[in-house]
Amino acid sequence: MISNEEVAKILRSISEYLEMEEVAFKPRAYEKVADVIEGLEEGVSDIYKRGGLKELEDIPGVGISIAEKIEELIKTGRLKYYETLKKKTPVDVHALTKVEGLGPKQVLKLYKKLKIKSLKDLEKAAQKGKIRDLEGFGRKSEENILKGIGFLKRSGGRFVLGFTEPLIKEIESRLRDLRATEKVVVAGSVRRRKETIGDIDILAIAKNPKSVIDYFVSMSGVVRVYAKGNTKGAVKLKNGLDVDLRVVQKRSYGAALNYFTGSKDHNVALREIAIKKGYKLNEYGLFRGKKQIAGETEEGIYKALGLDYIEPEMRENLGEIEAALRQAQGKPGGLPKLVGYKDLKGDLQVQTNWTDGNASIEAMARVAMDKGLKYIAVTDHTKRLAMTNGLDEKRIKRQWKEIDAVNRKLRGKFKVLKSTECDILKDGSLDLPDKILAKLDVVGVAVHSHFNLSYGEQTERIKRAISNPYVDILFHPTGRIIQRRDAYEVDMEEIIKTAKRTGTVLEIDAYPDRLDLKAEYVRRCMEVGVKVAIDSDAHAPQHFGYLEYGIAQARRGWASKKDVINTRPVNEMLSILKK
DNA sequence: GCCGTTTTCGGCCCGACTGTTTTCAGTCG
Repeated sequence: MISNEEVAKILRSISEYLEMEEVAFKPRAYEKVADVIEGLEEGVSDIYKRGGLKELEDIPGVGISIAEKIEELIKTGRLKYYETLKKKTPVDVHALTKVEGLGPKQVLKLYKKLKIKSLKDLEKAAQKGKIRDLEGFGRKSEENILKGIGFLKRSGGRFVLGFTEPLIKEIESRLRDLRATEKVVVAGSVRRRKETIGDIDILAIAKNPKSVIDYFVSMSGVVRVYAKGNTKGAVKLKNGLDVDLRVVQKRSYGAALNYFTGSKDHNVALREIAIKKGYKLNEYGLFRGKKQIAGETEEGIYKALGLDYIEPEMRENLGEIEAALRQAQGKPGGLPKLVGYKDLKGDLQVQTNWTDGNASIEAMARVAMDKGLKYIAVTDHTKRLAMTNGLDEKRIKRQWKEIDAVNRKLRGKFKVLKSTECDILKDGSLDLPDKILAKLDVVGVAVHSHFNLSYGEQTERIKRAISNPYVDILFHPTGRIIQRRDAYEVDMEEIIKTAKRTGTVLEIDAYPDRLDLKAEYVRRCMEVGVKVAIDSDAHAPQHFGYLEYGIAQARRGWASKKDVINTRPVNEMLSILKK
């Protein structure tokens, strides 16, 4: 069965091939559908099963032609049209355009002049200095290509958690559905809710371990079996992800879970404490001599070591063990009570079809309401971001009328707040005048241009923006995009201090490849006393699900409920913003 | 190739930046 991810990848490649050939408009059509399909919660195969071509055509952006192509992919796993395009220009566009700054047109030029087909070819050519002399390229572009490849390599082999989790959950539930398994849980960096994961570690309790391992190594999607034993299996999936499965006995479950959750540093520190107490800790339990004194549960192990229980998100040996010790001893400086996965009452960054979102204000509000939220802030882009059809003064005023109408319709059961993702201009001034900002319920600001300012200039620019008395929240404060773009040069310590002084809230953008602020900055905010907001940055209804990753990030930064402004009811939340 | 409270044809957001040029193509968002 073909996954949405695979379908999206093929459609995106088609878009890139067509763009190479300078076909008009079609590339956008394919790209759009690729985006939509990636974001779908239901598999295209299931949609097709339910209602055939008709049902596929109901996917936004899909017409008869693309529906038929998806049908062909579902039925045969292949697509003739795609293969024809590939034959015509046999280059790995998908991989090559992942290099920042390289698009389809340049890829075509590189193929025509230098026969570059793959990332490897590209790297070789750049290293040999062959690219700088090509027409349209230069020394600088060659440098950037090498930098881009280096970046891809550094992030290579790791997967963004939020984008990989549907697959992880599917494997988990397949194993859970086996009659032989009593318990199945994903450990490792997935359980610690890291931003990216290198592999998946799954732990199971089962009566008949062998049968579980047998199933595991032969399930669909496995392209390679590294190991297959009585209690352990290890495989590679076709998307490149490695998965390990360990089957353990019930009495060792807690110890195994602790051991396989990590982090390694955290485990080493725990084992040292065990040794000092005359114990031994391994994946089978906590032992005094040969006698197991804990191991069935994680809680039992921490307790026996004289520690308070430590949440997985904190297990990085960054002070949590010392804090857990103080906590257990009733001393100050203990563990924070982390914000919970069900604590959010609102979402303060939501885009709608007024700009680059794909759903109406009302549609977004209703989905948020279904997810259990009580309010959202509509934060469409401003005019400087022309590509998104950003709002100017006139259009934002028109938007307010629609928001008022939606609020009337929702009759107080849910509140839509008037807000903005106002562009921070190069000099730190804002893309909307103060008199407009003054009328908004919440004002969010963000950097979307001039990423390359010097450290000093960028810092001053953002400081100026958040010093505006109407600005409440700084969205995605460092601008990094995981595996694609580094944060811009900015003195975050200075920004955090300015936020403290001005009462500005810093955002944790929950979009899976943003997660901006990083956990270390969240923690710094907690130390300084700066409040944060956890926002989905939703551009489509299904994106509200991403809030979970923002909460995880907050937890990794030791944030508790009171530190996150949108855990509060709407009026209380508004009352702690700048006046 | 898709889409439609200016519908079934004729549009299809658009400005800034970069690096290459010497007026612009390609990329990004």
